[in-house]
Amino acid sequence: MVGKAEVTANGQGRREAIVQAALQCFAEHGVEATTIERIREASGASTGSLYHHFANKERIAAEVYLEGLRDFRRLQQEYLAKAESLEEGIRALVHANVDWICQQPEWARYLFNHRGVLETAQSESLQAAETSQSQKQFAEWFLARMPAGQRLRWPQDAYLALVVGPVHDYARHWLAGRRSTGLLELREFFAESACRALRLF
Amino acid sequence: MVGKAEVTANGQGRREAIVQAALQCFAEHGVEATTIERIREASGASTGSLYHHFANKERIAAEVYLEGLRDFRRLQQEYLAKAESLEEGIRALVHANVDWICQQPEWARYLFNHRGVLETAQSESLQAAETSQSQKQFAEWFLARMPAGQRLRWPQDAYLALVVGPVHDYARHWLAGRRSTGLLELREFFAESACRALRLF
Amino acid sequence: MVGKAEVTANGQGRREAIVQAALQCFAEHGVEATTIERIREASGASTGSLYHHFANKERIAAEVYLEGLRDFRRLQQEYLAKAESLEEGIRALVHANVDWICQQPEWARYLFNHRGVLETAQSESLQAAETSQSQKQFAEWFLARMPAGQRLRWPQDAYLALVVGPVHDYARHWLAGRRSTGLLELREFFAESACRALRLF
Amino acid sequence: MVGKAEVTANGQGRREAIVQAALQCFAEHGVEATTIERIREASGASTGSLYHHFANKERIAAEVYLEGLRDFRRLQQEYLAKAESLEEGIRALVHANVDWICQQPEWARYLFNHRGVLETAQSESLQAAETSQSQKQFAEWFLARMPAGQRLRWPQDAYLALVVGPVHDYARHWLAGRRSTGLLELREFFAESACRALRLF
DNA sequence: GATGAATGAGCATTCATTCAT
DNA sequence: CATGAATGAATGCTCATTCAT
Repeated sequence: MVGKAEVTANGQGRREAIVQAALQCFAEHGVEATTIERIREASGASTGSLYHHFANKERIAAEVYLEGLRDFRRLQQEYLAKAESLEEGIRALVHANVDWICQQPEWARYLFNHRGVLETAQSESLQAAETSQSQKQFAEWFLARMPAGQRLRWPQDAYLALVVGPVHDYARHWLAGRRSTGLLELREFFAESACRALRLF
Repeated sequence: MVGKAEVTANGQGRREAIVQAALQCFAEHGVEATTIERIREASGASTGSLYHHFANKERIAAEVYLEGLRDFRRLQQEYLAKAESLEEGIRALVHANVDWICQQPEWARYLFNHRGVLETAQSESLQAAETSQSQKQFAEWFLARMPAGQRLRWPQDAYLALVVGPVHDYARHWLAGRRSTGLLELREFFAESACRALRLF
Repeated sequence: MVGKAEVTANGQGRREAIVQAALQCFAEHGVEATTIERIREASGASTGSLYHHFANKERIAAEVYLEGLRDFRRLQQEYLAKAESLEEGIRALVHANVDWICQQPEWARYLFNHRGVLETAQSESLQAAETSQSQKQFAEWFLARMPAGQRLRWPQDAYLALVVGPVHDYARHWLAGRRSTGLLELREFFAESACRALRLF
Repeated sequence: MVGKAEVTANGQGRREAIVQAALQCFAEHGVEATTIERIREASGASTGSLYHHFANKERIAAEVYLEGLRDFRRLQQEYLAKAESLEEGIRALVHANVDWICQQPEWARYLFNHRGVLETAQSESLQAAETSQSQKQFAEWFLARMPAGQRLRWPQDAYLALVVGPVHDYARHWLAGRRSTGLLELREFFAESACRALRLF
């Protein structure tokens, strides 16, 4: 005589618990160094249950990666929604990156260092749809705000690198413990530098 | 009846052959996916010989990493030596990165994705001495040219991220096949953007 | 609001569907290589349903085996019924084997290569009753037609080997793709050779 | 300071010990039911050593199979060498089969029930060369003794089935414990029956 | 310095079977 | 009767490393 809520929790909870446990393990030790046994232990699931829900380790890694991507995108979308001018958009982009990385440092480390899991797993369908969404999200916003008739001289991706490149570069080092100044303290520095690089003033 | 020269040549040749073979393997498949067996096969050495020259796999990976770092540093040093103004220095830095990455794409991919091998191996002594040399190299050059008495508002590393961040960010994507425009075509774009970001004009 | 007829039909249909699906799988890939999952998929039943109808995999394999045996026996019985002389009986036996094997090649391959399933499963009761029926069927027919008072010098099974041995031996190779001449073309050859071996003329 | 003999014994002995141990295991429990662990234990080798000498379990099974085939062929060859007339050849063939099966019953059971291991393993080269040698061996002998100018009406393989089919058929049942009369007692019965089937007198 | 057979802990994955609903 | 999530022991295989010669 168990209530429906608990049933649901057991059912969906299993899968979610696995993703969360794997997330912790991957972020901390990397994908290759994380054994199924550790995920099993951390998630409370049995080996069989793990493989009942996911085809193999790679697919777990991919799922975790995509979940992280979605999480970041949510924040970026939220920030972009508030921006109106081009400059505000650039700032929003930098802020979204800085803030998310500082909020989810382990997550961020995983995303930075394990992009390969998407190519390895055959999650190509999801991949195509999901992966580049972060960029597209911004690209659309950006283009919609471009002075009419003006064409970009260089590929969009090049401008994108100008905006997020410094943040990501610094963040990688910082997350690895190779920078003493916190990323958050450089929030405005990177935002303004990005605007300058894009010649927005 | 072998002359000493040849013995030495064999000895050093063996070691070098191992490094080169490992380089190829690591660059192509990654460190974890590369087995000692593959290095053995590619280098022509025997298992025993491998372990005679290197303590373990990690040390091989570290050695290869450092070798790459030195190679890059040579080019950067060369470029910096020709620069005189601050702006020329920034440009030299961007150019050195772009050019080396384009000349040694597999090498570059290895350095980008396997920094961990330095921390893992106990090559801390070498590490401290070698790793940050690239940055220090530039930092010294940079500071020597700063207007006297002027202090940096932000950490040097933050400025460094402004200069190389966009290049590295774009290069990572490009090396992974996710960018169609070649890095080389964006050489001047990144150089000028870097100057702008640093407010050099 | 389902009528009893339909319920029964579903029930028996389910069981039959499982047997048929298992038959296909076993014939194609062998018993050990066939997973319950594959049978489940091929039969449309759920795992639980499978185990509701059969105690375990072995029992499914045994059931399928016996079903094949019965099928063959039907044909043999039919052929024997038409034979009157001893020679016609021998010919009927050879013809029944050749024809059934050619009609049900996968079935035949399964029966040839998986006799073990009968011993493994605890279907000993069925086994004793069913297994040797083919031989007994013929033995009875045979003895009933022997000249009165004459005793066989050798065990019945030895004579049986003379009759079906060549057919089975050739059939095994042919079913495995190691013989180019079809078994059917050798129908009369084997029938006459059997008579000759038995010294029937 | 170990003598060379022991060194050799250790070296070649390992591989041979593995084959012998596997032979026992496979003959007794079948290939699929035999675990690597059991072979390891029985051979005294370590897991790694097993895989150092053989690519995988299948290759061990194939090697064991071929070894058995060679053993049988040796006996058959020996018997054939003594035969002069056609009839003596047929008898030699039957005798060789009966005798070898009785001498090596477990071996024989393995060969009867695991031909598949040759197709599964990629020992195609060996396979082509080795497998059909037994038949070819006899075929050559046989054809060399045929009355000049006489052609066979049926494929050679069909005649072969006449000779060895009954023996093999009976042997399979006997080896499985389903026949009480020993195969050896039927030695002459099968030999004479074969001659009769071939119309040799 | 070189060789390569030997080691064995460790890992991802499979699969028959159970059982709560 | 049906369902399918859960179980977990068992297995084949990998691979960095050692060491006797």
